[in-house]
Amino acid sequence: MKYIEKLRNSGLRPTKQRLQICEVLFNTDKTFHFTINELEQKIKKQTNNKISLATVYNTVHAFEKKGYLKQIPINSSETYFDTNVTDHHHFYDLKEEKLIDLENSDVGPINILKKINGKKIKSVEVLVKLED
Amino acid sequence: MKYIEKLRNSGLRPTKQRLQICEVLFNTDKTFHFTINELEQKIKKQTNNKISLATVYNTVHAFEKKGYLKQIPINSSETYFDTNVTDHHHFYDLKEEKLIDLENSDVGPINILKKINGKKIKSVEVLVKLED
DNA sequence: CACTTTTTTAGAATCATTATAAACTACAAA
DNA sequence: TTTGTAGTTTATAATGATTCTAAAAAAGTG
Repeated sequence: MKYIEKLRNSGLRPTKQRLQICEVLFNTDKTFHFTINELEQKIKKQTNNKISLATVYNTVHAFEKKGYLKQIPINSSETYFDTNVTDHHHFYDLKEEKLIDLENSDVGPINILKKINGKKIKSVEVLVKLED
Repeated sequence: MKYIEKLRNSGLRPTKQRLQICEVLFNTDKTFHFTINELEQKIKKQTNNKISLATVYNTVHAFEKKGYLKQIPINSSETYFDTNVTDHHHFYDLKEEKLIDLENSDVGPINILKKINGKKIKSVEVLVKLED
């Protein structure tokens, strides 16, 4: 299994559940956005195997901490995650309540002129809201 | 009262509660960020008068719909609102969990090159996460 | 195998937010 | 003014995402 090493190297034991979640999240060329509940459904469908909701939460948070997933900053009742962890941005279609990737190359360079004393910039994320 | 007209013009009846909330939100030169619970505290302190939590929620949502308040897109357990409704952006200090305004003029012009069929851009919001 | 540590799990607890439905209020028309 | 009604406020209940708990299971180590 190709994810065993990845997990071990992060100090996470390669359990059956984590490996299955890795398959669902990372064994695809396309990256995608998801909520915890969408992920749970996807796991059920793809693996014919129910993983406890608490484990899905635990695993997603563990993966986020290790940098394998990112939270998308957006106001929604559920938290959205992204398997695309490269620097990039998002459109949010307000009507469809859907996220669309917006590559860095599709946004002109962003230059933050203001500096905050003693703080470093960790990330710059752009959210473009869309209406009809 | 200076807020009576403002409310009437928006089709909102100028009730005692709404006028008091207007005072707390808008009767100051400085704009600010708040959560519903912070606002409830502020109301209690400034007016010696308890307004029902449900009313605070209702009013904030009504004001947001009318464009007098904006939600700040950020992942947090509570929703943050902003009395600054001009186009601008935010720093988010991850350690202090604090928002700082970032004026449009402190960010170079942002040019969104990708277009989405049949959709218009409603807003472009930048969130700059800060670490030590 | 024996032992320790980590992980999983179902279910309970928490907490922000929304819904409910009864009492109240603004406002306009008579 | 009085009356009618649509809009508001309120306490409280309901909802729903997320986190906590503590016991059982699995992984890693010697």
